[in-house]
Amino acid sequence: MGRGKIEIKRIENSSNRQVTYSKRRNGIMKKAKEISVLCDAHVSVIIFANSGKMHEFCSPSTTLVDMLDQYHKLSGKRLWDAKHEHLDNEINRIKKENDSMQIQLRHLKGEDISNLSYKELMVLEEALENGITTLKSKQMEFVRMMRKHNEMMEEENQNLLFKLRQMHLDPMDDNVMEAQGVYDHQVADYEAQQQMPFAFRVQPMQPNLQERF
Amino acid sequence: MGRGKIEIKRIENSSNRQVTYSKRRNGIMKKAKEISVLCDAHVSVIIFANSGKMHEFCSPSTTLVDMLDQYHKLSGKRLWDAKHEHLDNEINRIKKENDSMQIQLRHLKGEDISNLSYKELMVLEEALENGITTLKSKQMEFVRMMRKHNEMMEEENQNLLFKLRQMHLDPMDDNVMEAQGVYDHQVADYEAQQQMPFAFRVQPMQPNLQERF
DNA sequence: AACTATTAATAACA
DNA sequence: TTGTTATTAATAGTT
Repeated sequence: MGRGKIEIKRIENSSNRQVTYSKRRNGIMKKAKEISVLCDAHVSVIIFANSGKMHEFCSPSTTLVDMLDQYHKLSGKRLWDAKHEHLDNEINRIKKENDSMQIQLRHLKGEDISNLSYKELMVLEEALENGITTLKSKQMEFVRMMRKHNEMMEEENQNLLFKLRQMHLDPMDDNVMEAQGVYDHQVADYEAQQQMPFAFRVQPMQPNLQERF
Repeated sequence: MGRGKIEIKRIENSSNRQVTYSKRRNGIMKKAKEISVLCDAHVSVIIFANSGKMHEFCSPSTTLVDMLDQYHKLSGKRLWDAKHEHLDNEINRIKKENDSMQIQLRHLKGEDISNLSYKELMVLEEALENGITTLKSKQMEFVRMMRKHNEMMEEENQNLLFKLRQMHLDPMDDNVMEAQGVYDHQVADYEAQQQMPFAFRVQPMQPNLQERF
């Protein structure tokens, strides 16, 4: 396609070669752009002239990195160094792990169990029963803790009430004069606590208990 | 350059697009080959069709890896680092997903629930109850299937027994002489089957049924 | 997959 | 390099 036909072999004349290179390079880049638009293909073209100068085209819908990623997956050729290979393997391994956990989770939630064998269903049942059992006992523990907590509170209340009465009965005792100030606060606290929700009324016997209700 | 001029924009007709793709892809590959020979350039062309299929050309004087190395040096773009970072992020993302699933799984199995709040325990309980419920109904379905299967087997057995008796009663009937051989096998089979576990005794009425027990 | 009328690319030249 | 143009090559629409 020119003034004359040419053989496809190295152009010996250096300046001709350079001219042809630049023209044909433009041609290829144009073609690459066109096919990417016409057929929404992902295209990457990289050309090095023998001078060492580089030119590249990459279709706008993607990046060279993404394309090489795909290339790697599809061709199976090892483009990356060992490190990347390792990371790739790691990803694949974790993804598999992920999938299997996903499936397990689904099964435990009763999803996608239509195709399980009876044996598998039995295993699942055991796991679920196990979970329920442990859960129930944990819940029981909570109930016991609350009950104990309540008991201690009642005891404490009795105590406070007792001290209160004692102070009412013997207000002039010198040793209690200082306690009188304390008394006022205690009464105020006590009455305020009666208005509050359970968990905020007192310091818990067990640290962090209130967070867990 | 065809029967008519076309605009460079996505070809909407899918089969036209595909034909154009393959023709132009060949064109580009040919051009790539030509420029690499004519101008001894190093050329890499990678194309992904919309379908995901890949085609590539790499000039014979080099390799893709070498070209990417050069690319790396000349463009200053950090292909490898970018790739590396990308993989790292990917791994972190998946690992997080993994961990949270791991925790969920443990919880459903009744492990590591000591530090859960009561509210969380309740959510867990609901999930487990749900799973159990679905599971039980699935198991019931199996039981129904087995029962039906048994009924069919009993019917079949009655049938066979009937045929057996008929042959005993009328052993000299010419039409049954051939069946006599069959009879022996049937009796042997029948008796052998009595020794075997249920699932192996007979062909299932339902395809693949035996796999699911 | 071929065919072919057209358009597009480009070799030689300036 | 860039532009022009005679020619060849690619390809769009058709069979």
